[in-house]
Amino acid sequence: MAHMVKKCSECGGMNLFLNREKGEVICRDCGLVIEEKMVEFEREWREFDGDEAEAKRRTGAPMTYTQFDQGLGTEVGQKADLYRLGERDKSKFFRLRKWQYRISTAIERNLKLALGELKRVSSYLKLPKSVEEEAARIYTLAVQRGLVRGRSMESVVAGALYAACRRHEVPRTLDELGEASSIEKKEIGRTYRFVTRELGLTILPSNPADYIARFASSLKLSPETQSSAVEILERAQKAELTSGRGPTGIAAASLYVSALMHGEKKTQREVAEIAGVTEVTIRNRYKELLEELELEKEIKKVKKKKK
DNA sequence: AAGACGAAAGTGGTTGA
DNA sequence: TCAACAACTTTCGTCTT
Repeated sequence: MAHMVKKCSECGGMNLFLNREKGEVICRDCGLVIEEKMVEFEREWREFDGDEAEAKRRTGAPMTYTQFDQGLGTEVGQKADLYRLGERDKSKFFRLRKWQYRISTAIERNLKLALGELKRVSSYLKLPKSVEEEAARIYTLAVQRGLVRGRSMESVVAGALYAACRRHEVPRTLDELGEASSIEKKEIGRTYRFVTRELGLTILPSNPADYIARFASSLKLSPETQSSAVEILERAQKAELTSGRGPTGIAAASLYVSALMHGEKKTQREVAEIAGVTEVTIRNRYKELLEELELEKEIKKVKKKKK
């Protein structure tokens, strides 16, 4: 479990109780539900084949984060517990229950709305279901931690989606998210960083190669051009031209060069447009590629052929 | 006339004192 | 918390095709 509450935030008691079946953490001292609807995201076993997976998976019945309530509800305590409490504790008990109720309905209302938005954006971008699920999961966690406060719901949704894309290695650019969600790219970047930091999500730096296929098809480049772009990119990585640089710029430049070499010339402008970088960035990367990888000859060859 | 090129100033984020 | 810094953008003038 990524994060574990050790102290009850209400009474400071240490006597916390994890109810696995319901997926909630309860303070035994005051009855406050600290974290509800927890799900153990990481499986403890790897799956080797279908049968085995079925047997070992602990998330049996279909339970999905894209529905606002995963079929798990929580109430503070039960009536049966009441007779054990004194007058003083009783009022505290009711107060807490009321609180819990307010919080959880607010969260649920928020989730219902947000997941609708999430689905809309996700389908606009044609994202795979797995990414959508991941994003919903991230969003749910963010709401429970109160990370949405002070931010628009849409921007957090967009940030969650962006993070989910990165984690699943199907990166979209911030521009694309921005277009799909009507949130400014800067803002998405901001909430993305904030949310991932607060939730302690580890995100690998995205690999330029992940962008190439998508850019290439948008530009209607041949498969050969595309695969040679990947080759160029690999060589660039060996030459350490890629570290610290924006992955989209590198992907764009590789494609641009590759297109030149295959006589499918695209203008810098076109490539820049698709990749969401400027022509200047492409030029800079392009220049570095030529210098370090000695591609001049190959390009000249193509030029001669044309004549 | 459009595309490629590059210089210069500006932006937003990271890092390290 | 602030300043230095790197990557990238914007803008604009010049050269090439």
